[in-house]
Amino acid sequence: MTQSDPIQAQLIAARRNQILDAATKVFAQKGFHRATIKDVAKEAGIADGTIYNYFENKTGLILGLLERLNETRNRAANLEQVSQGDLQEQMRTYMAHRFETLEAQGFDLLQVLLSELLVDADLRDLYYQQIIKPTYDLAQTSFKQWEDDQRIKAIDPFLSTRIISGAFLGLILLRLLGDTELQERWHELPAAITEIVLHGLLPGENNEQDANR
Amino acid sequence: MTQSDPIQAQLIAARRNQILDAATKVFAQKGFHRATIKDVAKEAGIADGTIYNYFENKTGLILGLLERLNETRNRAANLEQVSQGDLQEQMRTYMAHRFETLEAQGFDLLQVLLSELLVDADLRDLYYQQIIKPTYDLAQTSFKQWEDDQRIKAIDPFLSTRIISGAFLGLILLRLLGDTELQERWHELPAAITEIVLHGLLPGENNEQDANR
Amino acid sequence: MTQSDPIQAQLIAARRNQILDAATKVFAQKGFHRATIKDVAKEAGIADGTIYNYFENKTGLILGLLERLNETRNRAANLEQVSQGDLQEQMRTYMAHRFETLEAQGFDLLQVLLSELLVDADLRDLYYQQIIKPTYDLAQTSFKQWEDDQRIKAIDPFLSTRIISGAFLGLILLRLLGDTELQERWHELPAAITEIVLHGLLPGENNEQDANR
Amino acid sequence: MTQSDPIQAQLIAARRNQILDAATKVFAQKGFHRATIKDVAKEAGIADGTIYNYFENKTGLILGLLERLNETRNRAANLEQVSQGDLQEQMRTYMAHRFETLEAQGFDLLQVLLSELLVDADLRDLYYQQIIKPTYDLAQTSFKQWEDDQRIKAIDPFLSTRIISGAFLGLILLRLLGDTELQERWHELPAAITEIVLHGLLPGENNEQDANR
DNA sequence: TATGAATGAGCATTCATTCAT
DNA sequence: CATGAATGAATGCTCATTCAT
Repeated sequence: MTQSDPIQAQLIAARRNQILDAATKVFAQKGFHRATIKDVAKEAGIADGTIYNYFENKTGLILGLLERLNETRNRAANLEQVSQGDLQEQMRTYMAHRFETLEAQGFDLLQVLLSELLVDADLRDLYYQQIIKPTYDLAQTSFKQWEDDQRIKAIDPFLSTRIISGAFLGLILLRLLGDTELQERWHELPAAITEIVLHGLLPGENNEQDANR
Repeated sequence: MTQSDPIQAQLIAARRNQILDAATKVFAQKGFHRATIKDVAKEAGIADGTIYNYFENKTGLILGLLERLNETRNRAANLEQVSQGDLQEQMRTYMAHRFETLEAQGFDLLQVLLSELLVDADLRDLYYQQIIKPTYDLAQTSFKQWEDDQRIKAIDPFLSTRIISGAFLGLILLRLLGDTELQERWHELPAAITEIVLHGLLPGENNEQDANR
Repeated sequence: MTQSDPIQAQLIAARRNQILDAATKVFAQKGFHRATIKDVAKEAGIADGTIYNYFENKTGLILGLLERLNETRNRAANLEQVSQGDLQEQMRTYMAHRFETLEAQGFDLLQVLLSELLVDADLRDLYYQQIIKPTYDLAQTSFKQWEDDQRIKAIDPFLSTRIISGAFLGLILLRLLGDTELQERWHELPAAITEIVLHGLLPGENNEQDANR
Repeated sequence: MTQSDPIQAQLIAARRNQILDAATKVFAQKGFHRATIKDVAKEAGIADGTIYNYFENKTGLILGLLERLNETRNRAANLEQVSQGDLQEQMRTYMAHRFETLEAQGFDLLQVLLSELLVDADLRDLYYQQIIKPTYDLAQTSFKQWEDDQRIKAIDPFLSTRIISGAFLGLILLRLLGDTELQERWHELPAAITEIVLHGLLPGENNEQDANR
């Protein structure tokens, strides 16, 4: 009936974001289950019922958060440029970038989503298909390429991908679980991970100096 | 009222375990929040009210589960013998053992606990102090020792510990999040992790063949 | 504010009818309580709020439907001509006509209205005064006339009226309650009712053949 | 766990009846939809939640009421004895008895149930199958018997049954709809119905005087 | 101690109604 | 007048917890 689809769409998107922002904040403080719709509405400065004009139900808020995460990630992925320099430099940059992206998302959000993902199988599948799988596939492709170029050893790319992204994910989890010391040295991680992953812990020739050469 | 301490204590412990077993099963199936006390009681074959004779409240069940996990871990740690062989062999054995211990606990339980930990700050602190921190400290001590013995390079033991246990934790999380392929190749992980962590991905002398020798 | 009475009035009446048509359809499908204003508005192709320009509130829609029913009935009553023929013929024709009128109204609508009437005392009184009472009075007058003319026996006209219109109403109710067989033989009812009411079930001289003579 | 099934069953039945009594009262006053569970609980002198220990949900209360109606009816049917005397006497007694049974149930209850039946198709089917249909079948059998015995004319038993029970039902509906005069003369109905149904309205030999003799 | 019926606070969700545009 | 987003009161239902037996 009313004209101006695009303006309408913008208003709707704005309202959705307003609600999701509030949800992020409230869920992070209280956890998804303990937080009430009233809490979220109050935080957003709107009425309870309004939320239901923009989201199917409470779970819809989680879906909305996942969507936003997905969009942000995709946008980030598009911007991601092949970094210059040698492999170690590339990897370090890549890791640093990934960590930054996450930092921008807010660890609170991750905490909430992760907690729900662990509990809700449907959500888990959705997240796995939409976010984890694509990330893997990309990483795995890079690994194969490096392997083909003989820049890295011929180790199983599947397992390597899992192990490295696992380390990544695990460090985040450790931080979420309250490792404050880790938090303080967060910025040192990209270099440290890269160092270990590329050269290993054993003493010998594959040391950093060599690699940088 | 309570005479006969030892027998009483055993009965109480037995009942607590009976309830916790039921809780483990039910929480694993439905998740902590969706599971009701009635569910747990039914599974344990007792009345709802009886649970409250052994646990403060529903959260008490989680605490009880964490406690048991802690005990199991401690017992496992005590049994853990310094494995024979070279460093790689030792590490591989250690990893395999840790994975086995986890496997025995049941991933379902882990899923539930993790989900609650992420949401409940008090629980998180408790878990961090009781389980994560001690594990770190132990691992970090080993690292320092190896470093002193010059069996590994002098990389920051703090970060190394975090990265490796992070990888460990992260891989579990990936599996919990639904990576079925990873699940199928689960037994290959100890060797793969050890290989990467010790020798790195770069081609060179520290290669697997040497290490296996 | 409101100039141009006649045109305005027509527009208003048209819109009211448009809304009531939609309400009839929606209420018939979902029942009054399950149907929402949004449903009615959507069916009418207008906005929710618009309905409130033409009706006080949701109950106002029921009142509006009753009003229309009333008007239709009055119009029908005015058109109702004293049918020719003997008493049985007259009665049969009258009954058939009444059934037809109802049929035209739609049984669904009746179902909805009846359900609300049973629940809402105010509505009930209104309906009783506006529709049921007048119908009675009319019928009762006819009965008295027939009685005076000695065309029927001198039985209490009050009770006779109630019993016969009760039979009428009851048959409708039976149909509304799901008697599909009755529905299939619906057209046979006027004759059957008339036969029983005039001649009775006992075997004897007052049989149909005689009466038709 | 606890012994004494029969006592348990009695307690449960008592509590159910207590709740249904309260529901009858409250629903009759406010109507099913306007009445809240809280209302019913308050009337029954129990907590809201307790209702849900005995009934699935709010609709379950209606089902419970129907069940009780059904049981009462069955019990009444079993007690129903073939009355002595001529056909008119029998019919009059039967009608009077049916009216009494209804009166005992309380018209309020009927009002509530009828209203819901009209709106809820599932409930309607249930009621039709459980109560209306059996009643019909019984009545229709009697009709056929009388017909075979040539005590009544050979009119279609199907339609006759519907018309007479329709009259019955319709009179109740008229009363429910607020016909207070009818209410006052309620006790005269059995005789009046019987008179009309057996002898008809036409003057002639099958007249009341004969029948009453 | 064990029981499980009773409790009632708590919450997601609906939807009639309003009102700024 | 028409719109439809916003409102928020209202309510069915859940379930952790209590306590009389």
